[in-house]
This record gives sequence, C-alpha cells and structure tokens, in this order.
Amino acid sequence: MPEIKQINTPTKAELTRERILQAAERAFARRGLRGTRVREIADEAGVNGATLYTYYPDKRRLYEAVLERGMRPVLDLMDEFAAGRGGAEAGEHLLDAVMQHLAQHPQLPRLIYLETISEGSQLSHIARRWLHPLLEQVLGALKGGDRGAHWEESLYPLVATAFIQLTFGHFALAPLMAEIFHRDPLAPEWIEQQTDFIRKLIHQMFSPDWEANA
Amino acid sequence: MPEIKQINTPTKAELTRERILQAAERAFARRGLRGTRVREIADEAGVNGATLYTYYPDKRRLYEAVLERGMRPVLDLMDEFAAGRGGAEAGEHLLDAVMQHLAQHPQLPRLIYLETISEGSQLSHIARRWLHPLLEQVLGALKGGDRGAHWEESLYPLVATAFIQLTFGHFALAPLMAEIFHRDPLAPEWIEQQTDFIRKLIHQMFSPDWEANA
Amino acid sequence: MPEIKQINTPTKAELTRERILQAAERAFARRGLRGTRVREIADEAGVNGATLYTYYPDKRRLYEAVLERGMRPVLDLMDEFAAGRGGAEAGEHLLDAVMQHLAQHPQLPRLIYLETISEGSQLSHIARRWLHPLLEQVLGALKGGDRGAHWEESLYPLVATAFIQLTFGHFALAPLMAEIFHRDPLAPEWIEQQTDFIRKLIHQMFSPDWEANA
Amino acid sequence: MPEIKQINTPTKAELTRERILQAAERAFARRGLRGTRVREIADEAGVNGATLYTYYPDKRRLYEAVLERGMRPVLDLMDEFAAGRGGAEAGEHLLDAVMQHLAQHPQLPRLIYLETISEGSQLSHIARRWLHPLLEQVLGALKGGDRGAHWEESLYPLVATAFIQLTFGHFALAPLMAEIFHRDPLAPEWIEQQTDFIRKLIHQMFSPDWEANA
DNA sequence: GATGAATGAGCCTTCATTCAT
DNA sequence: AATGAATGAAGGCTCATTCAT
Repeated sequence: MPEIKQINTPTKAELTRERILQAAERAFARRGLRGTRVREIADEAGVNGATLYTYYPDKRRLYEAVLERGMRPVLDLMDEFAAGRGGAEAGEHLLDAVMQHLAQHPQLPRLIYLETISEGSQLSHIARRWLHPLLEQVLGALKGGDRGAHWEESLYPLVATAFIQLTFGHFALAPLMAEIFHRDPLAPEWIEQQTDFIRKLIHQMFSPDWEANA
Repeated sequence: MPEIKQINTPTKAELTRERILQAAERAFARRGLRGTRVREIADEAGVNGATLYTYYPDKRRLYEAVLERGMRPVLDLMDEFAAGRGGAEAGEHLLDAVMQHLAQHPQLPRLIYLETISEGSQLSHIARRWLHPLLEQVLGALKGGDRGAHWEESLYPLVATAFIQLTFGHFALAPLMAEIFHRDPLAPEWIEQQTDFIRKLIHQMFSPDWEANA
Repeated sequence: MPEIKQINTPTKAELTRERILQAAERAFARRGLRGTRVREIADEAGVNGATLYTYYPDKRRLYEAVLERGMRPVLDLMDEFAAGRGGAEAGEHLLDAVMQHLAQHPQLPRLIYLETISEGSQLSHIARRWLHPLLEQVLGALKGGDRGAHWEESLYPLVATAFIQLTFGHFALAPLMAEIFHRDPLAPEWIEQQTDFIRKLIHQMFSPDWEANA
Repeated sequence: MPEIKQINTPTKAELTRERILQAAERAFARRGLRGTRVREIADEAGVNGATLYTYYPDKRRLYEAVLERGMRPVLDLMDEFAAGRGGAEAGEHLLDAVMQHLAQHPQLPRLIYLETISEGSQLSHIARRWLHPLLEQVLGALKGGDRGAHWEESLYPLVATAFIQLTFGHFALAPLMAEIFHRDPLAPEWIEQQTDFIRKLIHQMFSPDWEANA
C-alpha cells in the first residue's frame, strides 16, 4: 500500500507519552528545569510519578524532549517556507506564520526565555539549531526584493534581536502585560494588533528614511 | 564641617547584609525563587547557610528584599525626572537613563522576566508599583511636545510593551544573543547602538507617517 | 464457613504502618512530641526516615494517631463494661480490667503524663473524650450498691485523682520505682499487689469509717 | 564579725543567674531537657541566648543545676526534721511540710516525672540522693509510735509509691485535673483537701483493720 | 504499562554553641 | 557581664528516582 500514509490510532502508551509531554511543557514553561517538580508534571498529566520513568530516564531528558518537540514544528515551518518562492511578501507571511504558531504554543517562548535567563545547557543548542536559522530565514525574506537595497549589514543583530523580542517576548511577557493593561495578550485581537505593529516597524526599518532619521 | 557628606562607615553586619543581597540577586536572577538554593546564595556571599537567617526570616523574604532593593533606584530615577521639566527631549533622556541603569543592574530585568514567566506572587506588585509608573512617565514624556499630536490612544499598550521588551528584554535575553551573534550585548557599544535603535523606532511611531503606513 | 472470623492478611503497607505506630508510641512515650526525632522513630521501625511521610503528613499527625490508637481500646473496654450489669463488683472488675490493659500498654500512661506536663494541645481532648468518661464509669461503678450510701459528692475529684494516680501513675513512674526498690513495677506480682492495694484503699474510702476518721 | 550571717546584697550577676535558673526551671518542667530550647530559656529570663553560657557551660549542666537547686530545700527540710523529735505526729507534720513545699515549687514534681518518664541520666541520682531519703524519713515517721506495730514490711514499696503519687503526682497532673474538673489543683483549698485526704488514707493503711480487709 | 511503597540525597530552617566586641 | 553575629550540626520534610508487584 504505497503512498498511503498510515496514521495509526495512537496506542494507549502513545497517549500517555503525549499527556506527559504536554504537562511537562506547561510546567517547565513556568518554572524551568530546576524549579519544576516531577510530581507536578505527573499530577497534571494524571499519572503516577513513577510512570514518567517508563518514558524518560530522568527529568532532564524529559525536559530536552519537551524542547525538541516544541522546536520541531518551527523548523518544519521554515523548511516549508524555504521550499516556497522567496517573493516580496514572503517575509510578511513568515511573520504571520511565526506569530500564529506561537499563539498556539505559547509555552515555547517561555521555555526559551527561561533557558536563556538561567543560561541552561540547552541554550547554545537552541541558538544554533533553531533561532539562528529562523532569523536567517526571516531577515533574509524581509530584506529580499528591492527593499533591502539600502540595508546596512551592521543593523542585522539589532533587527534580529528586536524581532525576537517583539514576537517571542509578546508571549513570554504576557502575564505582566495582562497585569498592567488588564487585557489578555493572548487574545486574538491583541495578537493581530501586535503582528501589524511589528510589520509596520519592520517597514520603517527598511525604509530609505531609516538611516536619515538620527 | 559643611559640605562634607557624612558617610557612616558600614558596620560589619551591614556589609554582610549587602554581600548576601548581592549574592541573592545574582542567584535569583538566574534561577528564580524556587530554583535557587539558599546554600548557593550563602556560598556566593561567603557566609554560612545559617547566617542568612540572621538577616532574613526565610528565602521568600530575602527574595522580596532583593526585588525591593532592585526597584527602588528606578523609582528614584523617575521621581528625579518628574521633578525636572517635561521638555521635548525629556523622553529621550529618560530612555538613556533607563538603559544606563539597566546596564549597571543587569540582574533586574532577569528578575522581572522570571517573576513574570513563573507568574510569581510579586508580579502584580511589580506591575503596579513599578512598571506602570515607569511606563506612564516614559510614554508621557515621549508623546509630550508636538509629537504626540496624532497619537492614538489605542497604541499605548503596543508601544509600552515594545518599550519594555526592547529595553528590559535586551538585558534579559543577553545570553541568547551572545550565543547567536558571538558578541556581548552588555558591551557599551551594543548598548549604545540599541539605545539609538530604540530612539529611532520611537521617532517613527510618533511620526505622522505611522498611521498611513498600514 | 461459619464461625470463622475472616482476618484479612495485612498488606505490606499495613504492616509498615503498624511498625511505625509502635515505634512512634515507644518514642513519644519517652520523649514527648518535641523531644522525639523522626529519625529515631524511623530507625526503630526499621524504615527510612522519608517513609514515615508516606503514612503521615508530619510528626504531629503521627503523634495524634498514636494517641488515638492508644485510647481507642480503653474506650472499647468501657463500652463493653457499660453494656454489662452494673452489679456490686462491677467497679472492681473494671479496676482489674484497667490495670491489665495498662500492663499491656505501658506506654499509654506515659503519653498522657507527658501530654499533661507539657500542657500539649491534645490535653483537653484526652481529658474530655477519654479520662472523663473513664472516671465516670469507674466511680459510678464504685459507688454503686449500698456502698455509696454515705458517699459525699465533694470527694469525687479527690477520689478520681487518686484513682488516676494510683493506676496510670504506677506505670508512668515505673522507672523511678524500679530505681528505688530494685524491683520491676511491671512484673505481674507487683501489678497484682498494686491492684489489691488500690482495691483496699477504695474500700476504705467508701467505708462508713471514712468520714469519722479525721 | 562572727556569728553574723552576712547576707550580701546580690550582685547583678547573681540576679542574672537567678533569673536564668528560674526561667530554666519553668521551661525544663514543661518540656524536659531535650524538648527545651535554650532560646526559650533565654527569652523568658530576659537575656541574650549567649549569656547563658557565661553561667553554665551547656544546656545539660544548666539542667542539672536546676535539679540540684530544686532538690536541696527538700533535703534541708528533712535534715531539720531528722533533728527534731520523732514524736507521733512527726509524720503528719512532714506530710504537711512536703505538700507546702511542693505547692511553692510546683515545677519540682514535673521535673521528676519528666526525668522518670524519659529515663534520663539523672534519674538514679534523684532516686538515691533524694527520694529514697525522703521516703525513709516519711515512712519512718509514719510507722513511728504504736501505729507501726502491725506494719508489714512488704507493704513498704506500695505505701511509698502511693505517697509519691498522691503528693508529687497531685502537682504533676495539675493541668489534666484542671481540665477535667474545671478547678485549679494548685488552689490552696484543693491542696488542703488533698493533704487531708492523704492523711486519712495513711491512717487507714496503718490501722489494724488493714490486713483484715482483703 | 502503571503504580504504591520505599529510599538516599538534598533542601530549608533551627539549634546549641562560640567568639569578637 | 552581656551581646550580636556567626557557624557546624542536626532536624523535619521533600525530591528524584527505583523497584516489586
């Protein structure tokens, strides 16, 4: 039976593994590797604490699995993108795609921020295999077309950093912003606004006025 | 003896308390309240673990003292500012001041990010007594002068969020950016570049072109 | 299969819980709640210190469980008694029963004495749910029959107190008496002697001579 | 200046030592050696925790000093008594004296009970140097005169034990009896009643009827 | 595959004690 | 003589992990 992608009904074990991963993702995204207790993960996953060890040899490996699982779809997203035409609006499409993806996986930015702040052992892995490619793709797309003509190389880190902060940061800082503005940053309206806002800022950065404006 | 600012020699106890606070600040800024072990703080402060309890009744109160101590100078900064004239460049001066302060207290943004991500009990206190006033001050100054003429109120949360992310986030994400770009975000050049960059972005946001550019 | 009292084989966990309770009883009966270390209980129970917490949430609750367990049989004893006929010798049977029970649970009087002397939080519970009923029962039985004719109510506290001291106190003070007399108060002969002795004293108290004798 | 007993005004140090001893007595009488914290003693004595160590090398020695101090007056009492005539009522005078002394030093019985129940290292010392002589004296006096004629030697431990329990026990169990009867065993009326009660019981024990009554 | 029970290591905190002042 | 500061050694309790069932 060629060509037919066999989607097996997930076994009970696969379901359990999935529940564990989801629970772990939420927990690690709040407390980080050290601050999270395996008991908390187990409770939220609805399994016995010992069951985790049927699937992962220890807390750290479970953590790494959570990171891997969170990052893979982004990589896939980018592969898909790379395959497409570079076109002028490619960058903007990618921005939308990233924001949509993060909106559906709001734990991901938190995991990355925590790993960064705690200078965890996975940080360089995340940077190299993940964010660096993402930034290449995004900025490559953005400066594509005629827009990038007057683009100065030295701006790259600044723009890249700003991009990360305005996209990932939006989700990581959501609880603080909710507290200040009494609105939910994860609500679709705000996400849309934020996406537009980033788009505009990027337009400005690539506009010929930019350098002039000191 | 006029003109002589009487600085009392700090007692031994005051020095110890200070060493503890500094060690705790560094530790909490990496691991958060839960992830930090009092042993680590004590070791880094060069005192016995039990000595911490001479100064603070428990880990949580030490944590709160660290937050308080980190936030007070920023509040002072703002009082000083509020006292000054609002003038046109006031906002930009404040931006410089904030960036300089954070450059000297790079743990502060990390503390806030961790508290935010872990949805800690101090979060609303930080938001209300601290960031909200700071944002009021900064954005008030920015839209001061003729610039704010075409300012639309609904932009406030977006601009405020962006401000926090580009200033505080610069320091919180420093290890990640160092990893990606192999340069140190805490180096004066990058901080200066970043400050200029933010300044320009803000100019754009307040320019009459902003709304047009959709 | 009638007549066969089905005694479920205790599970391993039940056995462990029982070992812990017994060890805790001995330890608390010597040192009280505060003076006992959980390590000591664990060691004597032959389990790891952490295992205690599988069965009781903390030291205090274990202590309370020990008290509860020690008191229940006495309450049962009294229920059994209350069900029987009050008859003339009822009181003396009860005296025998109490002494026999204490002989087999010599920790119980010590627990009560320690709780009393340290004015522990369980004291009023012990007094109300436990000793008060016991005294009611015993003294009720004793003054039953014609004996109680010339019984004066104001004697009640004196007689009750004496009863407690001569029964419970015999076991609580055993180590001291052993030291002084080089004989073991827990030896059956002495217990029998002591029981007779109490019986005689009580006879005297209820004899018509009592009030005359000043 | 011979013969004149010089009562020096106590020095400040002597006063401090006294305050410490009193505080320690109260504390040890509730919690025993192990269960008492030196901090508690210091606080109640109104001195710094370190000050205790100016007077006693460690907690155990302070405890022993408390015991010594509590026991000496009783020994003095007995010496005084031994010097007096043995007369018929000597025993009853001694009973009164003991009860009065304990009423003024209610911690003493508690200390002894705690030391007994915990089988402390001072127990044999207390028994030998203290209670044994006291019992000799008391029972010697009691069986003095014609009363002791039909006294049977084997009763000695029973009577002695009863004596200890009804005198010392009255004070040691005071909190329990207060709880049950809602009256204070340390109130003079009750103490007087209790003394009379003991006196009567002893009369009975020495009466010719005793042996008959089986 | 899942779990209740068990445990060694470790965590936060307290304690008894010492020392410089 | 008295104390505030400091500390090593527990003390109670939790944690990550293992294992028998």
